[in-house]
Amino acid sequence: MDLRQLRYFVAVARERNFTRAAEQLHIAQPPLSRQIQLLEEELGVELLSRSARPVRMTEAGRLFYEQALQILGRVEQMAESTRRVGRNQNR
Amino acid sequence: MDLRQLRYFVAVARERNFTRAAEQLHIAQPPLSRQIQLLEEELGVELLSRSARPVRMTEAGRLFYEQALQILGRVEQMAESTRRVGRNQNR
DNA sequence: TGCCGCGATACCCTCAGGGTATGATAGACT
DNA sequence: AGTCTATCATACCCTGAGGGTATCGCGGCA
Repeated sequence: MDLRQLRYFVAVARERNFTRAAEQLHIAQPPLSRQIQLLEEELGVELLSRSARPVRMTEAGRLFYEQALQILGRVEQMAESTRRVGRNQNR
Repeated sequence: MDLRQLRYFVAVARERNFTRAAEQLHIAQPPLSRQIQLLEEELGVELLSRSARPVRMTEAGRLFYEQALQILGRVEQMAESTRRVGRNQNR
């Protein structure tokens, strides 16, 4: 599992559509599908139900989505605050 | 920035020694050095001071270390709880 | 039931990440 | 100060993960 997979999943979950999510992520649809599959395999859990359209999140998917959002936010904050402290100490 | 870089940095920060950290991570020392360099470049901040041995964390490095630990913990929790929910709904 | 939109699959190619060899240097010991 | 050793950086190579294109299979609607 890596941050890229979290970002990919968040995009698909928001759009409920692999094709549009792929466009927003500036990658093609097949590699996006593959990354989501790998993520689900690693977790051993189905996060999205494709047997209905538009694609629907499972219960596990909804939980994962919320946590992924928070983690991605934390990562952003960490990067920003580190850059801030760095600029100060580098003077 | 990705989770691997966070894990790598945490290992070096703990050991204060690239060589030992690399062993624990089961990779060679040069690629570890490179990942830390890339991380520092992306942040535009020096996280470790190599001009002294044992290697010393900068102020930015200490801040980054604390946040990285928390994020890695969150990621673990997310994976676990998702697997738990998944097992229930998969019955 | 025929068509269309969309996700999965098959297959290829590139380069990021890891490996080995070696150089540069901090710091300890005499 | 000179020397030795542990350690980090640099140079260079190679492989597989991740991304691309082409195409298949199918769900859902007219």
